[in-house]
Amino acid sequence: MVVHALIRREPAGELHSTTPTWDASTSRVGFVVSKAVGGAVIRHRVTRRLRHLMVDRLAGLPAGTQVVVRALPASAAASSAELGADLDSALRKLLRGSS
RNA sequence: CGAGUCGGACGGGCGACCGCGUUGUCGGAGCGAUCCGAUGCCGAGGAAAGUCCGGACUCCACAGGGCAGGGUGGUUGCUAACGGCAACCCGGGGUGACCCGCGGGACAGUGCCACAGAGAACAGACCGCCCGGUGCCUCGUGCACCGGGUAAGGGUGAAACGGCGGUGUAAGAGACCACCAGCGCCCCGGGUGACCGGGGCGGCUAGGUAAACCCCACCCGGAGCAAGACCAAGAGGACCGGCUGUUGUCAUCGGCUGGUCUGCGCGAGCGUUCGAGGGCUGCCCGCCCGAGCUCGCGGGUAGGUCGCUUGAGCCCGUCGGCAACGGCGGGCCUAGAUGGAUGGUCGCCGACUACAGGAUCCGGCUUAUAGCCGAGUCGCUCG
RNA sequence: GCCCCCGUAGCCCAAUCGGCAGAGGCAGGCCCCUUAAAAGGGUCCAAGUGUCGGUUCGAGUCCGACCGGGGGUA
Repeated sequence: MVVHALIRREPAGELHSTTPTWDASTSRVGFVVSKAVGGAVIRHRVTRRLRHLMVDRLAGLPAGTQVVVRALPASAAASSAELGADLDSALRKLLRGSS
């Protein structure tokens, strides 16, 4: 999988000229699971697993972080434990690079 | 035991914990919309799929005349409707259970039938066969040429104008005869009907293609829930009609009321009685409206509520019907999301988990599908 | 979700009314031209028409069902 994160470092007003329409202190996560992963049943299963896995990891992120998780075709065959391990390593790498 | 056919109102079950969506109740916060917490009910399919048909629903349209366009195609029924379903008929396949069929019309008309072949659609003499004439010679009733007869045979083709036997003949031919196949008409019997069974007569033979145009019968307005309605952004503006006040009347202006249309800026083109464009959801005539219409570029908004799930609904019983289905009685409430809810862990049974996820809702069709269950059929073997 | 459109050589694309099964261009191989290359000329190769079934004597074309791709729509 590929994980992008926009980690808030400055006050929201200086991030961009666009003022966010959501509460800047809450984190947001989006998932991208394309048709290349599989049919509707497989894509939904991958998204559900990722969603529940991310809920447990939100506490470890800085407030206001925006995350996009893109699932690659191999994630269709992966178990929840494998997806969780991938997520952990990707997030660890991102947090280390930002600090 | 093996092979094959059809059907299934089969498509993992039970339990525990954490988490998610709708919603009821209770408690709390807030003027309120609403939010937070606790707890309870419910929470994807037989195909939810493909989007191939048919409806419900919503908006638009709905003086008249004419012409198109699309669909269906045995019969009788069922149904809200259908291209669906049931039963039956006909044709074809299979030893059989059973399966398959776009299954009306080719004397209403038109078109097409390549190549091959002598000839391909009121058929046709290439080789043959037969008769006559002429010529030649090795005189055989031989050969060549000319004229005619002939559709039995050869060969070509997807298809060559019925099959077989006989009479007949110079050779032949439905020319004639018997039987058979096929066509048309009539009569009798059965069936609601498609059609079936039997008998008689006739002329003696008619090619295929309508998933080619077409003819016949029946059906069909257009778009689609991203339909559409309301609120907000944004607030009005334009037009039409009715009533009414001032006035003698009209015009003008004001008030009330009903309806229709419309988001902004810039540029270009066409047009304003020599009429653009629009409406009568295909086109023409005809009628009506008529001063704007079309295109390109740029930026803006893409929030909320409803539609949204009680429905031609499901289950049980009973009655009618061969059946599809329908009537009556009783019972039940069974997802409603809007970036879009089902995941994780564990125990037992079963066994290694098929195809696969709602998006307005139903009735079908088609396609995908591990495994399981049931009912017929055929063959072999044993008792 | 709903509504449309399209599939022919490696690529782009023709094929009239259904008729010998398929034109052309680019690319590729070989030859000629040139000292050599490019350009040019000649020649060859490459499809069985997305798949399956049906109608027909005969299907790229007509009909049906699937498969794949593209577009539009608040």
